[in-house]
Amino acid sequence: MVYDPQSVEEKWQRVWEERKAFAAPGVPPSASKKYYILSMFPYPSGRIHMGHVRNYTLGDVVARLKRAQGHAVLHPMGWDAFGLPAENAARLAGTHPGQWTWGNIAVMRGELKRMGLSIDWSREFATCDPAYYRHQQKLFLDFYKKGLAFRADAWVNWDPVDQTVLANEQVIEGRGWRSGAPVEKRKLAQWFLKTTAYADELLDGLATLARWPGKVRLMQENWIGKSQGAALRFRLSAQNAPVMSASPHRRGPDAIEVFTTRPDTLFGASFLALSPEHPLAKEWAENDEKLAGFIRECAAGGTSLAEIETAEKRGIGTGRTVDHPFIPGKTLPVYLANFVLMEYGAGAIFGCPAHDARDLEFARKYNLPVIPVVLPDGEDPESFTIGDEAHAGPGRVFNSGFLDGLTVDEAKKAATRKLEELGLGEGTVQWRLRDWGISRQRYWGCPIPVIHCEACGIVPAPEKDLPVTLPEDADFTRPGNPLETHPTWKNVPCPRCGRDARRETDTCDTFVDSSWYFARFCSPHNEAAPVAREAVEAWLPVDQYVGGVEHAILHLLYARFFTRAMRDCGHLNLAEPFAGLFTQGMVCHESYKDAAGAWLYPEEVEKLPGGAARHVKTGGPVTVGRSETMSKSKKNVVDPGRIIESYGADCARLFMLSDSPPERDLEWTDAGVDGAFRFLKRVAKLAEDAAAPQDAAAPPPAEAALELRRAAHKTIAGVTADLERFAFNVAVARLREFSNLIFDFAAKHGASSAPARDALEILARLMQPMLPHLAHEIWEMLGHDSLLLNEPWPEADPALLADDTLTLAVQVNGKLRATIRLPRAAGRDAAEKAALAEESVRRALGGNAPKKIIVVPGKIVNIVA
RNA sequence: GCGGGCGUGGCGGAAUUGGUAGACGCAAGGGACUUAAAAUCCCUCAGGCCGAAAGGCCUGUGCCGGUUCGAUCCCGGCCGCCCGCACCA
Repeated sequence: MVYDPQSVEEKWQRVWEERKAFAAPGVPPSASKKYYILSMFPYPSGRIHMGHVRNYTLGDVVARLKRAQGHAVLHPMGWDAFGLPAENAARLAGTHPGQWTWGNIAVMRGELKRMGLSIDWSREFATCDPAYYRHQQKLFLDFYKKGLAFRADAWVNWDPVDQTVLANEQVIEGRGWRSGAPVEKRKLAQWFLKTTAYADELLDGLATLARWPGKVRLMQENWIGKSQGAALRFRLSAQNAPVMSASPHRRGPDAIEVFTTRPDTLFGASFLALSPEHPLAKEWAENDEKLAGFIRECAAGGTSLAEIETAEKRGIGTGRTVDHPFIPGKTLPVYLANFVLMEYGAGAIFGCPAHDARDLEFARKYNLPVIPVVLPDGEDPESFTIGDEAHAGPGRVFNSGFLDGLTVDEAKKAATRKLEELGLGEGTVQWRLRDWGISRQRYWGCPIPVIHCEACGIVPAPEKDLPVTLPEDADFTRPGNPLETHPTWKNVPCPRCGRDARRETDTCDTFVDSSWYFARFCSPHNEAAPVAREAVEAWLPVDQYVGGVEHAILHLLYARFFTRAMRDCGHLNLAEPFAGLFTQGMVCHESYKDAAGAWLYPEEVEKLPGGAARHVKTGGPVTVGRSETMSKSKKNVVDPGRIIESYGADCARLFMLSDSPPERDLEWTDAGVDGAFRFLKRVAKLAEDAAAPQDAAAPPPAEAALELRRAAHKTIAGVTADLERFAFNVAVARLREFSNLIFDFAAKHGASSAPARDALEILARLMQPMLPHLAHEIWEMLGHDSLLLNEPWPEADPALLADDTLTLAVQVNGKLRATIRLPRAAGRDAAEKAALAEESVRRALGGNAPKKIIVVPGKIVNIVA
């Protein structure tokens, strides 16, 4: 028989489907034995790519393992179906985004099914379906009632050609990624979700996520960015009064607020700096052409990475001074400075050049005093000076009046206390985290269900009117938001007063859609509410979530926020949606360019011996580039569909799991695929031989049979542990090692002998999560009627895990000199004796008596000479 | 700049976390079968040295040092690569 993956795989996929083998119960029978495994659902972009194959293979291995281990498993799949590409496609092809999206879903569903995933397809949904987004609108209204959704003016990236707001990621070097037009900053009324309401909880919750990668927790921690410090007010000095404002009718504030994390360094302050966007800066500039000019220059400065990195610290004196809060009579000059951000803290800082690198750079440039006030350990207060580097580290405070002698931490507290006594400030916390702007001026998204009425203001859409659906007859040929330009859609009567009003034409950011889909999967067809309480409480949290690291912050933070917001609106009762998280690496491939520098697909390239390559048709030279993440733009992609067609799903899955640890990048190579296929063929051939009628040969020797049995049970223990710790590459290696033993045994004693068949049966069970089709086929060939995936996971027999005879290493002074075989029961004395009896050991000792002998039972004997 | 991670054969990577470094695979080389090729099977495969062979010796987990009977693993200092954040006060 030739191994024919197509027929084998189709056969078993049909059987699984007919028997509804993967349907999860509405509520798991036992809370302790439930397992919710989720891979991040795909955006239906057209066809599946290798990243999907890897992601879903990893998830499926876990799902199948947990099922075999007796859990009620929930393993669903759906579609993150809203998004700009659908709209762009509609614009280009003259179709409707929905048509494009649903078409893609149909294709990709077929491709995923062809992978043989153990998914409960009865729970499938797409976020663009009104049956889904009506519940999202309900959640939005609940959030709005709670004050967790609100509308406010905000600065946004505005693409003047596409007439839409762009996310930060869609602005490349200051230009819209699609139109190429320079992006404008615009202040627009936008909808926000109040993520900052949970800043503390989102931060503290990270500590409970023991089964998340430390890296992701750290990234979120940094993103939330909690800073403990003080808000303090610097009074404008009295002598400023005459110049404060030329207009007698307007008086500015009499103090400038500043946020600092270092109140301990206040005695080292030598200037104040305001952001050029600070309201005071604007006010002062009204009568000061120099200030106005500086502000204009700063505003014109680019915001691209390179520009910020190389931007010189620049500032301009305002002519004003403020009083030092602790030093009577001392004043500090006030500057505008280009490095002070309006978006963070109070938009103003006090500069302490001795202990902050940026302040030092600024002070050196404008000849401001550098006063050290923190003395590093071991430095002499008389001679300590600041050179090119500020001292941001720890030490004792000096030159600082009442703070002298305190440590940095003590001084922070003492200084804050003093500010509070003086009424000049208080301890506060600053967050880097901002509220989440969810408004998008796009058609293909979930409509935000509110109505604007001139008389009543913002009026939520009545719940009985949900869903607020998208109009089918939108015009995509015009620029701008099709909802805005639609002739009638937005015109509705005000639900409150009945007068003419208009619908909100913004739709939700697609990250909103994916912020609660995992909860919807628990009761995907529930009509009364977004989630059925009984189902979410039984299934959530997700026990294992699998996806790419690129979502480490945005999606995973939003989902954590959403879960808390849903909790506080009474939809569920937990804070953390994902108990375990696994972030997989990317799939990479070499990239190729022809002589003209154009990218080439791998199938257009023929590799020549010695590393060179040429064009498969023209024969022209091809430059082989380094291996990098597969991407359409570089054409270094391999279509999973074609691989599955020629090698089968098991082969694609095996390749995905072999060699590279799943958290690391994986390089796709043709040779690797061939290697995986070779293994499958060998195992299939072995199964065929094993299933052949028993010949009359002599039964295998009992000793060899026992050895094979021991190997089988060691493999059970090893593979189980490997799978549970996501070391899938090691599990594969172990299965190959074990199968090599079976091949050897079969060659010597017959493949259809009882020990060989027993071993093969264990191999099939252990293979099942990774190579489900072939495993089922083998199981059937060995004469079983049952479905392998319903069989319990094998248990290792402890009695078979330990050998009777062990091999110990013998070292002399830590160097390996011999190995000895001893009965497991042998004691220290026996081990020492046997070690010293070794010829090579005697030689290494060179006649000297050993000084000391260390015996680690079962492992090693080290003789110190 | 700040934070985090990682350096093991020609390559991907193992090593039950202080106890025989290089499992398993890829590539490569040699051989068998074949008219030939493919497929398949067998052997070699960290480097160096000695030996006809059996075998033996030395070096080796980025570099330097330390702790230890023993270090890929722990500690200190360098070097290199990758990722995240980035004028966050």
